[in-house]
Amino acid sequence: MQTQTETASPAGGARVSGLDDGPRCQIVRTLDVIGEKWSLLVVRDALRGRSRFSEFRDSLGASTDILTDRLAKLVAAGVLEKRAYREAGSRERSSYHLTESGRGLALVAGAMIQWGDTFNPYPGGRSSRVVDAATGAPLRLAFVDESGQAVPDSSAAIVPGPAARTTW
Amino acid sequence: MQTQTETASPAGGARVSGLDDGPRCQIVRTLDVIGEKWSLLVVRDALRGRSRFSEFRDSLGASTDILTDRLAKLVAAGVLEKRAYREAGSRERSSYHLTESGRGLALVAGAMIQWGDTFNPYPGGRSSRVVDAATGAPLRLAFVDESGQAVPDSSAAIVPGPAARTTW
DNA sequence: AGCCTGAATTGGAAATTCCAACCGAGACCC
DNA sequence: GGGTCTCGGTTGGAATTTCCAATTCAGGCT
Repeated sequence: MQTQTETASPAGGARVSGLDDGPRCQIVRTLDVIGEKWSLLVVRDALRGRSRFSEFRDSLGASTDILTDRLAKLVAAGVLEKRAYREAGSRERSSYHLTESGRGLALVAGAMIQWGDTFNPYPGGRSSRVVDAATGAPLRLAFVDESGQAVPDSSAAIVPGPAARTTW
Repeated sequence: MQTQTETASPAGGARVSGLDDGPRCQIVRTLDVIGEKWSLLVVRDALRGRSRFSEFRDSLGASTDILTDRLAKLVAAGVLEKRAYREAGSRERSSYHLTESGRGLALVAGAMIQWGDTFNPYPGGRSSRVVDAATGAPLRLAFVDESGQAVPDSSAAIVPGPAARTTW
């Protein structure tokens, strides 16, 4: 979903004004990037290593017109990076790879996976797990204090920050 | 967003069959609950303590028809709980409160807040922060190992689980 | 040239969202 | 009782978004 105060970059993608740069609420800002239908699922696939148009299309079952649109928007938002590749005997094509920003969305994906596991599980078991890439040990997502120690979910509170206003 | 394999509960909300209970992917399952426009923002408001129809309407600026729809769906999904309340000299009205499952979505909200802060910040500062409710100390979201110790984001990997298939 | 493949585009149907006007139950007043 | 106000909620129709299938287009191949 895009906000009414849409952040339409002026053609080049570079921003001009430094003030009033879209909505204040971080959740709304994040949803402006990944809130449209299919966007986060493209990221999910990318986190699993997929990178080609055909891979996304076959995996997601989304129609090609919206896939084209979502890929372009994710590239414009800096979540994906477009690269050229060439398969032997084929013309040059584009592949899409997560940027640092895109890899950061693993936190969002992980949160959804964990919530689903906990509160809305599929009876047949989990389709994804989060593990330590090096050791294979299971990981979970938690709020941690400054020392990196997990605190109970119940002690975390979302409170207004400096830029808060009564109406978000 | 709702999946094509929509999980339309048969009137009562209770499920009958135990097999093939919607999509396997936890992210898709979670998006089926909070992926529609406005849904997560209702939850965000609820996490901030709002509970009444008028509070959501005024805060979100969403039209009342979709707000009615989203509140009903969140109640049906078990994220919100509908209660009756009566203000002095007014008729009985309904308020909407987070359930345990709804409070669990703080993880998803927190992940989006943190990603926004890190990769897509509002130049004027943050509108929300996550803190320890008791001490007020800032918290962040991280993947932790079984001992509750945070690991670097880069060591977390999303891998196929028991119910994985090639096409999700 | 002609054919094949795969990404991208187009056109029209379907679904979703938006907006504004309207409804109706209860509270209040006379 | 009748009138009016308030506020969740509903309704009707326009606008936007998504869906689906067919088509186009660029490049490599024979």
